[in-house]
Amino acid sequence: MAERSARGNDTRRKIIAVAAELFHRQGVRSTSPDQVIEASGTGKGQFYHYFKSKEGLVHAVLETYLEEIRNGDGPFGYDVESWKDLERWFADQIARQNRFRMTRGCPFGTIGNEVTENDELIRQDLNLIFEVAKHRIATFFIKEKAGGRLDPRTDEAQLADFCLATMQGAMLMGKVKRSRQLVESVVREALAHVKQYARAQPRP
Amino acid sequence: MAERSARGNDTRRKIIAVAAELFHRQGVRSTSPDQVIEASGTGKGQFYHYFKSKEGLVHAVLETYLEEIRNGDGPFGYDVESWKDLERWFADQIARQNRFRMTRGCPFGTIGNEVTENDELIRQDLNLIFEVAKHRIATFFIKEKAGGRLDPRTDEAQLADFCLATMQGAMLMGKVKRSRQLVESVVREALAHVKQYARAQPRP
Amino acid sequence: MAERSARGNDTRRKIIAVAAELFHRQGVRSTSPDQVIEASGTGKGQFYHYFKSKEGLVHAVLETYLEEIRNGDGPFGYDVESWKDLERWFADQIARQNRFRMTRGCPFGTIGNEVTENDELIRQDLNLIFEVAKHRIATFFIKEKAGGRLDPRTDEAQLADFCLATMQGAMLMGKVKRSRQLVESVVREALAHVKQYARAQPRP
Amino acid sequence: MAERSARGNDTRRKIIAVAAELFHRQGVRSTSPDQVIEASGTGKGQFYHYFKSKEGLVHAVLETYLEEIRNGDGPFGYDVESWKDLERWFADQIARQNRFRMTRGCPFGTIGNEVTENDELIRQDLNLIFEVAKHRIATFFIKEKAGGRLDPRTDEAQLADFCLATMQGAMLMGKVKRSRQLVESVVREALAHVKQYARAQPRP
DNA sequence: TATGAATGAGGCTTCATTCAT
DNA sequence: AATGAATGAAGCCTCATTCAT
Repeated sequence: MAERSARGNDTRRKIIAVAAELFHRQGVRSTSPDQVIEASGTGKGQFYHYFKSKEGLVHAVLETYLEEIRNGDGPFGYDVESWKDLERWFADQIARQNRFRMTRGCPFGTIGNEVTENDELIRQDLNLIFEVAKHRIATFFIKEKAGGRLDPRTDEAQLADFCLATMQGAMLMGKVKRSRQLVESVVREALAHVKQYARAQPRP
Repeated sequence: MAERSARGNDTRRKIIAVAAELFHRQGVRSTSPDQVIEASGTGKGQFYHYFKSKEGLVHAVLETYLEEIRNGDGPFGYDVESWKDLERWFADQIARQNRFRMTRGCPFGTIGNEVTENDELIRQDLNLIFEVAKHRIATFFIKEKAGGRLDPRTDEAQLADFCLATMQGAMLMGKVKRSRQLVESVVREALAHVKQYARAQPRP
Repeated sequence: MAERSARGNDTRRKIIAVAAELFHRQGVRSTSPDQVIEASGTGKGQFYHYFKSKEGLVHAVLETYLEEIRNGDGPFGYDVESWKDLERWFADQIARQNRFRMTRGCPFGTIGNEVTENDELIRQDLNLIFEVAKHRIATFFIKEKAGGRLDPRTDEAQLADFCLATMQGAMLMGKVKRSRQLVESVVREALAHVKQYARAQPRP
Repeated sequence: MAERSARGNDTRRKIIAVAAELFHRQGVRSTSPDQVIEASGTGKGQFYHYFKSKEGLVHAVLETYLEEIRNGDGPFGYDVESWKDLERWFADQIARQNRFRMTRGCPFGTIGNEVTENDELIRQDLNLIFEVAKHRIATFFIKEKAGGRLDPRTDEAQLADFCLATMQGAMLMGKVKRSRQLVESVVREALAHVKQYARAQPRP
């Protein structure tokens, strides 16, 4: 892809950042291009210059999230290399939700929830994000199993999905109930379950 | 209060049923009153005669769901009186999602995920639904504990919330991934975890 | 006209009273049948039973005002038989406007202002009201002239219209400026002018 | 601030002109954005691009009137520098009303009469218009008094308000009665009264 | 008389996008 | 790359009225 000018890239990034925030706060459907334009201090032309449509913007936002997860430089998906890291992964999501006074869910879940049969592109973007996130966590489980510290019968990918799904459900319910407690207790149960597999390893 | 006329009640019920379906399919935000009116074969005036606003309709839809859960007469929340019932509860949700070819999530979760800080009323409706659902499941756990068939240290309400949250997360991810498998495996893990508490009971 | 039943008449009167108040507060255009029905605690059927349309209601309201002026039993148009009475007539209008904290104008002016070329019936109702009001005041001037206490060249009807028009203008501007002072000073000038005709009478 | 593009400004001006005409003819309440859009040959989007709401349009219309009065370039408020000018000021209003076959009142009065407690912004716009108009007339009286041609006890501002209020009342009643005669006779009385102050000046 | 269900046109506003400069 | 004017469909809701019971 051709390099964009520095200034142009800034505008583009600003729009994406603002859009991500609005999508997280109020969902995609409730966020209009006008709102994004207003909040980003840009203009109509800019918006449609950088993103060919609103859907294109959603795509760009998700692409940006994906990069962050891949690079581990955003607030998501740093490396999970120990049980402590896994616990911290859960704890960080809760902390973030709590910072918004439990009024929001997971940014991906919020967008995913709005997906319908006409949003195949967006759905696949999210699919990819969840795949990469799963991979990050599964990789840890694979290492643990290889090191004999995890029940050899464990399906690592499935266990990673269990972590993600539980987190999604916990955050969704935490938002609806405005309850940090609920999220914490659900996550505690989930972690306890995952650790069963560690505990369950056969003694030598 | 006097009964509404038969005709009126029918119209109202029709609108609610149609709206519930549309909300489930495409979310609240993407569903316009006009769409509901069109699909229900009624008129604009009728809509606003029965519901003072779109929010009022959402409220009525959730109220109807709540009644169904309370009475156990809808497709949700029949009694859970045995482990088999609990398994069936999970299985039924998956079956329903599967009937829609994994294109939809949980009706409550779909609405809940769209809630923002301006939807306090709706949030509370959903809160109540989740409370009642939790109570149904927790009641089973309480009986089991009373009968000595569940670890006495179990917090029954928390365990019920864990079931609900896991189900929510599984369905949300199942929809995004269009994957029945994922939902099934997450639910399998969740059930396994819950059953730990049953297995963990002390021998006499 | 056939007598209406007592109960029916009450309902009708209630609707008229409520409508008069709403028309005065916010104008005819901004007042919907629904609002009148709601505020009067009646029903749709009642409304269209007593008044064949919204215009019919406006007509009835004006008819009622007219009766009050004719009978001198309402807050308008009691007899003017002395200069004191005339002053009190002006003062009473100001007092009424002041009771509404200068937020409203004259009830007739407010309705008259909204009249367009399609409201010929209403226009004529108002015309009649102003005619009767003029007649009341002019009658006093006629008596004064007959008694030699008023310049014989005075056109009594014109002077009465001058009183009405000045009052209308004063109240309109008083409302726009939320200023009692303005109304009072305009009325003072108007009265001073009218009294010129009294002062101007030739000495015997 | 940079100039608006010629095209844009034209559209905006067109909308304002059309709206002013409609407001004058049938009032603000009876004029819908759709009507203004239709009559101005623009589009819905344009309307809300230039005016954030219908109220915003009313504000813009009044703002435009105010400029005209201030600059003396519209059909209102040219300079009053002699008694002839004052008479012409009165006569011009009557002529304008007469051109509409006595079916309309004063453009400002028409809007002012529709003001309710929820239209504080508009009320203040009108207030300002009346203040500026008053100032124009009062300035003449002040000069006259300074030149010894007006009773030194005269309150010039009050007398100016008397002119405005009488004009307002006359036009409102003129519209309701479809009577040019009435307006003329009321204005004649008003002028006669004002001239009293001139006549009343002490002889040297 | 009385009630309130039904109707459909229309009112105000936002939406997502394209176009001209 | 940037600005903002233009477009028209659609969204949410109120209006005035009629109809059925």
